[in-house]
Amino acid sequence: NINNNENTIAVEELENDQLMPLANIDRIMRQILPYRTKVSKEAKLTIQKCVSEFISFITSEAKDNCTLEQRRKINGDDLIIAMRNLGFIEYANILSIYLIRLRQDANEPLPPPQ
Amino acid sequence: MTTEHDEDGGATTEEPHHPSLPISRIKRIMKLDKDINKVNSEAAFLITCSTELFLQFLAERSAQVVLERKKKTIKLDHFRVAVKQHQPTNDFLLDCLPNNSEVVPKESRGSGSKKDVGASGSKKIEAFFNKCS
Amino acid sequence: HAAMVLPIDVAEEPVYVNAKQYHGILRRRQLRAKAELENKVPKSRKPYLHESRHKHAMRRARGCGGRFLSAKKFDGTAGKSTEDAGTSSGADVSNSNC
DNA sequence: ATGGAGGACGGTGATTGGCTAAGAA
DNA sequence: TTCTTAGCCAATCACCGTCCTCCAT
Repeated sequence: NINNNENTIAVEELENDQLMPLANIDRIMRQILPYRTKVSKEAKLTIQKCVSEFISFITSEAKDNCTLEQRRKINGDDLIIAMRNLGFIEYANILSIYLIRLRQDANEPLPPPQ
Repeated sequence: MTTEHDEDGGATTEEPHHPSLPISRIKRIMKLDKDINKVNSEAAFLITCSTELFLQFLAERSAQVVLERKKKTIKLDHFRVAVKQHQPTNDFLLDCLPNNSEVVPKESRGSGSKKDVGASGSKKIEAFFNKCS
Repeated sequence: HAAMVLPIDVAEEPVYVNAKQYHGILRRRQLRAKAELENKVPKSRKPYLHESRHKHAMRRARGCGGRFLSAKKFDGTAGKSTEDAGTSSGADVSNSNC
């Protein structure tokens, strides 16, 4: 084999950074799942990888629209457009709401007390 | 049809809440792609939100499947079935969800299953690629 | 709305995918293939992520059901010999005392 | 000018395994 | 029925968020 141990260890350390924490995934899913519905370990690990693939897939598509408009910085609109283009219309609609609210709040930094 | 994905009947998702997933790690995953240069804070936030929505969706559909099967534990196969039922999700996860177990000791051969219908708009790919992870 | 066929997917049969995602899927495959060449793809999962956390978990106090126990509740280093009967976390697994 | 990358820092929740009920088989 | 396994618990510490400076846009 060409690879030595050092490279292998480096890869294993990287693996942590390429995945979302299992506990977070678990919590989010359990808020949706019916009471006393369990999730197998194998399913959890697979879902964890699918989440990373989702992020990479969407981001890659968002970059397209970004390049199309001659920009180097990915913004919220790029993501929403990417969602639409990939067939995730529901996500796009919800994100649009979020983005609007986000920009509203940006103009109104201090609502708070007194 | 393809995109059904309900949110529940009422109004939930409206106000940007504090994400349950770490934004910094999502940003790091985004930047694994060397073509990605800069990412807006808006974009980071929105991707985090959509990832949560994605997870909720997977949970919801997996719950349906496991209910139909009259089981209480979501196994990998249930998850696979759940994904299969939503085309956009199923397509981009093709390489992450190999049809079944990787090694089949059985020498089953060619005459097999054809069940996936050509949907009303699909593209064909031919090559030989590695799967996820 | 056109049907697109991916290159032979994981087995042998061509697979049809949403035309909208066609290019994205191929690009991701390229990216993953490149990552594999650069040996950036993790192949096996460690039993645990961090040695320090593993050690921490191993040295922690456990109840008789194997659950982690509140550290000070079960402090064995005290001079008082008789342990308080009312460690009143009512939920023990099935047996009240171990 | 704006606002994101990079770095340093402090606070904190994700990580973690033994036992056994729950449930897959 | 038998056998596999996912949830349960909470303390440490790796990492996340927040601040800052610097520089590309």
